[in-house]
Amino acid sequence: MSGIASNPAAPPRYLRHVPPRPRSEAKRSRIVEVAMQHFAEQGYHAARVGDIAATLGIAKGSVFQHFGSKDGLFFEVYKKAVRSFPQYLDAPEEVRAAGVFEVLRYWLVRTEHMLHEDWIPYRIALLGNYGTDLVLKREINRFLISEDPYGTVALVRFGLERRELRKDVDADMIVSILDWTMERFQDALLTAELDPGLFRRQGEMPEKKEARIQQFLAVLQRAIGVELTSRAARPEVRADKRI
Amino acid sequence: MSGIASNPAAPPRYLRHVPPRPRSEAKRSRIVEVAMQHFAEQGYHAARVGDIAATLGIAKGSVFQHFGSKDGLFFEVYKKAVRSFPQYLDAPEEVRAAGVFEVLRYWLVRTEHMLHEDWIPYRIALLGNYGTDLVLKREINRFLISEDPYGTVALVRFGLERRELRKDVDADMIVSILDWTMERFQDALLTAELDPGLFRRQGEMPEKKEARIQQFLAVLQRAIGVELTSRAARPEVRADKRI
DNA sequence: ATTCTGCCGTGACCTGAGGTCATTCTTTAT
DNA sequence: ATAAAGAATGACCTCAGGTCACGGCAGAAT
Repeated sequence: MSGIASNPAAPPRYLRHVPPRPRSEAKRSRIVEVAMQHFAEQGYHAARVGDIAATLGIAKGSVFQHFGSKDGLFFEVYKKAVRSFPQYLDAPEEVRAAGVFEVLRYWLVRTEHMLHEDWIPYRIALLGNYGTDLVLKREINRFLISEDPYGTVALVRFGLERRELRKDVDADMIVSILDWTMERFQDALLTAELDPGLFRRQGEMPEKKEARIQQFLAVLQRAIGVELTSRAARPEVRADKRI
Repeated sequence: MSGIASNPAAPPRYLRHVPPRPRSEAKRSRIVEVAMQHFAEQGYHAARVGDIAATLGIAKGSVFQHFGSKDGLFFEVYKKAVRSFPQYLDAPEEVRAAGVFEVLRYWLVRTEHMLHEDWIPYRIALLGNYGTDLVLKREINRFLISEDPYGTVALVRFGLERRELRKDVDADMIVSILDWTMERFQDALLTAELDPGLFRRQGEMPEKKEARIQQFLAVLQRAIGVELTSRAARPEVRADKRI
């Protein structure tokens, strides 16, 4: 097992730069903004730090002064992109009132529209999840766990309080399953790169998409939701359908 | 949507090299073997084509003659690694007889042991799934769809025939859900890079792991399995199904 | 046996990317 | 105003992937 971890010597640059001195925050965020554009358009590897600097009209060295390395720059870009996404519970009040699975549906349906409005952060998230490096991926995973940017933990707590989610499954497990499947399902919805054949085979038919979403949610609900017996639903569950 | 795909010009090298002339197949596979070792130990980016060639005692140029690019070499390595894995239905007869979910459990438990015996292909699969490039990832996804190396499709067919899996969910959807969750669950089991906190928080306690597997399978079964009434598994379906 | 022929390996070479750093410019504090 | 600290510069370096003209060598043809 010893050889499995990547080279333990030389910690990543973006970790050594923990307190990079309080440099001009404005410039930092300008760089991040332009870099996001470049990464999104070109992909991680094809994007050039030199180009980013040129676009900004600054020296390439400056970028490295600020972020230490290309990895470090991307990590900042990634964090910014992911933080710009809405959290699950940011859904409208009436959607929240309809319950956890309606919240999920709301975002699944919306995701595609939001993609068209502003696809850049989505592309960045995709790159972070699949297209960089395992070392960076570890950092990204840490970030996702510590910040819970999509608010999955909050959503699960919400669902547990409403008695919509099963209490006999560890909350950690529910969170993980939600994160895994929602991520993959959305990736499949959004990009051809990762579609396991769910949406590509059918010719972009929107109503089939709706059907897929419906089916997916039904599966999820059986998996982690409380039993809904087809005959006369339990009164105590039904009671809190509000709030 | 137009800008989202990566640069359409210049198709990847490993695609242009489709028929690279029938060069010595023996040498090709020797290269792939050594390259697999290097990629697994160093990671995709840190692995050097020059080192691989040096280890083999051949010129770096030869490697490029054979595979066109580092990407192309890795793709071959990835395919070999993934093909070396057992398929779901390769489980022992008595396990298959016990049904789909017992087959899944069997492999979940075994995976960890197999990892210790020979971790290299697992590491390669991990790199292919998360640690290279989106362009390559697309190719990898195509490969996974066309070859179904883990035999998920066969397993689902098996489960449908045995009436263990729901017929009211598209088979495609079941396959995808199985692939997604099994992959992520195994990744979390095997590596710290991708563990969403499911296994890391607890101090490597094997019986907790067992419990997690148990819970995970229960969730899966509710999600895609036929409703199980409180009585035990149906005896009428016996295991003479060979595929 | 000798020549011919075409595949294959070679390694010197190129390109261009990430990354460094001494120096210079700019801002801020006193 | 002056000094000290921070920020920007751009020439420079390293080194990795990738190219290619050439030479050798195996097998076929004579």
